[in-house]
Amino acid sequence: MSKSTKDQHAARKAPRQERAQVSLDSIIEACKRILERKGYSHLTTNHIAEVAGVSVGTLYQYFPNKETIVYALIEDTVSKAAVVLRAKLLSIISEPVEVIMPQMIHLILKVHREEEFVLLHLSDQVPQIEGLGLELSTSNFTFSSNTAYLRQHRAEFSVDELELALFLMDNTIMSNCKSYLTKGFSDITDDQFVEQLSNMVVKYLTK
Amino acid sequence: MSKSTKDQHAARKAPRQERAQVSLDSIIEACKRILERKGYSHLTTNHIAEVAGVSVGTLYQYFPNKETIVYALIEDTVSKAAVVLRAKLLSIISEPVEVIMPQMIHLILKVHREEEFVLLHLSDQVPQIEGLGLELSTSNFTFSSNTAYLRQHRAEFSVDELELALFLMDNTIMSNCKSYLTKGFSDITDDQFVEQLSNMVVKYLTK
Amino acid sequence: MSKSTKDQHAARKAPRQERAQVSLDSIIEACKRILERKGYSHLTTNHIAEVAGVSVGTLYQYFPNKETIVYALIEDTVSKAAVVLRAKLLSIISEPVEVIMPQMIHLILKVHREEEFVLLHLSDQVPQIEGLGLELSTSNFTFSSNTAYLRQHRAEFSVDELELALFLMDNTIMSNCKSYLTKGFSDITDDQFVEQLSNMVVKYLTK
Amino acid sequence: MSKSTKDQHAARKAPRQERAQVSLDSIIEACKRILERKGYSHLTTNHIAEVAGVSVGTLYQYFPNKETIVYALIEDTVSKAAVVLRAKLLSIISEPVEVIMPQMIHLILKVHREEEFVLLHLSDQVPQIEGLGLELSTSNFTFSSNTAYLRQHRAEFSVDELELALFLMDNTIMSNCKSYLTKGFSDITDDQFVEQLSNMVVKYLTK
DNA sequence: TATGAATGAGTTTTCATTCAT
DNA sequence: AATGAATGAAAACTCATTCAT
Repeated sequence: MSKSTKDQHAARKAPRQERAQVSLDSIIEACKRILERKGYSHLTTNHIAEVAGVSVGTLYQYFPNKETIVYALIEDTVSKAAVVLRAKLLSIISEPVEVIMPQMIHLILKVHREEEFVLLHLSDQVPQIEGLGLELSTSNFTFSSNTAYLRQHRAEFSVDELELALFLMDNTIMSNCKSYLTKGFSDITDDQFVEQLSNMVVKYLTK
Repeated sequence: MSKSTKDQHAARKAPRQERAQVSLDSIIEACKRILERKGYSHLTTNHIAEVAGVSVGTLYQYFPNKETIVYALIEDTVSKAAVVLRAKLLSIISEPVEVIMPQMIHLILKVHREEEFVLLHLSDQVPQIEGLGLELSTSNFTFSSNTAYLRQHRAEFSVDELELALFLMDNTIMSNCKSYLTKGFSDITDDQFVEQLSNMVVKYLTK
Repeated sequence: MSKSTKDQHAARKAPRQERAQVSLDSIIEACKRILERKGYSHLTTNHIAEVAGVSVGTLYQYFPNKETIVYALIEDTVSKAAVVLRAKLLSIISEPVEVIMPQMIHLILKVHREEEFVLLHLSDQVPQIEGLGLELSTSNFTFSSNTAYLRQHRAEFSVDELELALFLMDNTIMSNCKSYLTKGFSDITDDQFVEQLSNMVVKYLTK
Repeated sequence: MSKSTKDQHAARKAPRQERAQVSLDSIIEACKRILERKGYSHLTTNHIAEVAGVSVGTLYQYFPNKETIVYALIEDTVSKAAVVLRAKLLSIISEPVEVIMPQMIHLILKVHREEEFVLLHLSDQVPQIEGLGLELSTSNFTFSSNTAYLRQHRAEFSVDELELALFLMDNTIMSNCKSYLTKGFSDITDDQFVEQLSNMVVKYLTK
């Protein structure tokens, strides 16, 4: 799974034997489990190793330090989510914006709910590792990063500063989705939320 | 031992004497300085005390634990910013939304730039203290929290779900401002940004 | 005791309260005990602290790392020995070289025997700390470093290259004393050894 | 576990095949390279294996533990040096002492310079392996160990205690050569140094 | 024979917090 | 109120060595 992910951040050592891959996966999995149950402040390398069923030494064979493990977890999760979102976008890309938007937002909610912990709550627990930007979560989902999308819909857009407009769109969608899920409204349905958010963005872009 | 000190947040002891206030201020100031220069991971109580020019003992006279100091710093900064924003809002509250909005967004940018570190970067460094949400930063600025605003402009709003609409508005404004400042666009002016963001929100609210 | 020693090597924190001095001394003492009984490879900071009857934290309050403690031990011991040797040299400095030499060598042997462990065996156990010259042991004893000695006896010396001659003298005396003590001859008496060594050096110097 | 592996020193397994000899050599060579560049404290078996281009497993096929590798390095170097010195001594053994001495000292300097790191600096880095004296370096060069030398020159020597005299001679020559090279005088030539040292020893021996 | 993944005891070091003075 | 020495649990990380393949 984690073979083809970017390895800029993490000097994750590539495993050559299969049991190595098993170790590596179980470490990331253990990391996630502990994070969910105890929180970042209780995450220790010894504990991860223990839960993963490997020795600390093994852990350090694959990850130079604790942060790297958390990063790997985030990276893996975000990458998978991004794949799902991109696939969806491609499949409906010829539709008009007002059709695309609600569907994508619905999917964004779904995807975030499935990995609620990593995608919604983890970033609050992990202090940004110094000197290493964590632009993962948001930027990987974005519409704007998907140039195909741009090419197809430019005609519909009324705004001038395309770059800025797309920035606002991405940001607005992602941050509102996250806040909505985090806040946990009880008296508002997903449909209502999606309609309104979609509404706001589409109105902005198209007229 | 350090695990059993929860829910004492904000248990800042009220200083009775003048020199006490001086100590208190210098502690918060020292905390901020260290955070800016070295980052959260280098923030130690001993170091804070040293920079503040007091002894650790004194520090613990005023703050029950390290987190409380950071909280005090955030609280102070956020409160001051909120005061500025509320004052401005009140002063132009009778104007139409499309007049209010750009002015407020400009001010939000200004206020964030003045306390860039605390308002923009600190939250990335401080792992959310367990069990206590840090909803300070955003929620205190919001329009929606300002009921006066609501009362005056309800008529202009076309949307139905007022609660939801206001949530979206707040969130959209704040998160886009923060991202804009953090991202540091070089080819986009404040005016352009403010116009677009304002545009998006006003359009959404008013028709 | 350790107040006035050079503190170039060691960021030994100066103790302000008296109990601090007690802690400091007991740490160095504990270090010596462990070194004598178990050897350098069994010297751990936790063990030192335990034997010293203080906490590790206290130990690290005074010494930035393990090496520094060993250095402090060596420094203290060498300094004391140097004081004894210099005093003796001064007291007999007007005697001719062939009188001075045997007496000094005898004293060098005595002094080394009294602190046999630190002065003879410790340097073999402590890997030279990288980047920090440990010129202590030898250079502090030297005749040549004692300029008073030079001034008084220059006339007696037949050699030309005074600097070189004194280097050879120092080195020859110290290294032979150490080897003699380390090797532990059983069939040779101190007097024999001292006579021969003294002989060699005096002959060389005086023609 | 790592404590119970004593007294296996020099248990270097004899290589039977040619590629085995290659591995063995490359291990020792790698050990030397790391020692020179990083120092003893950075010498790890895993690193040696890596630099040598073999696996740790292979390394442990030839050497029972880390120390043994360092020993092998020293032994090899010292042996080779000793061969050179003995050959020279034999070739000039019928000359009078005052002819032999300067030539031998010159050669000792040369030989040490050629393997400066191992012969001069390594002993400072490697903490004496417990329980096994490292008398290699010095003792193997010595004149006195060369009984042929003794037999031929006994007549010239004026000193009584021959054993002691030879001990002093050896020690004086070796330790002064090492100090001279280590100290790195800038204003003294080899010739001056050799003349003086030779002078001292010859005078002593011959009356 | 060679490989390299796995081990885990053992070290150093940090730092929030306490408390005697 | 202030001081600062002392505490010690707790964490990260290392590395010689083993052993299944």
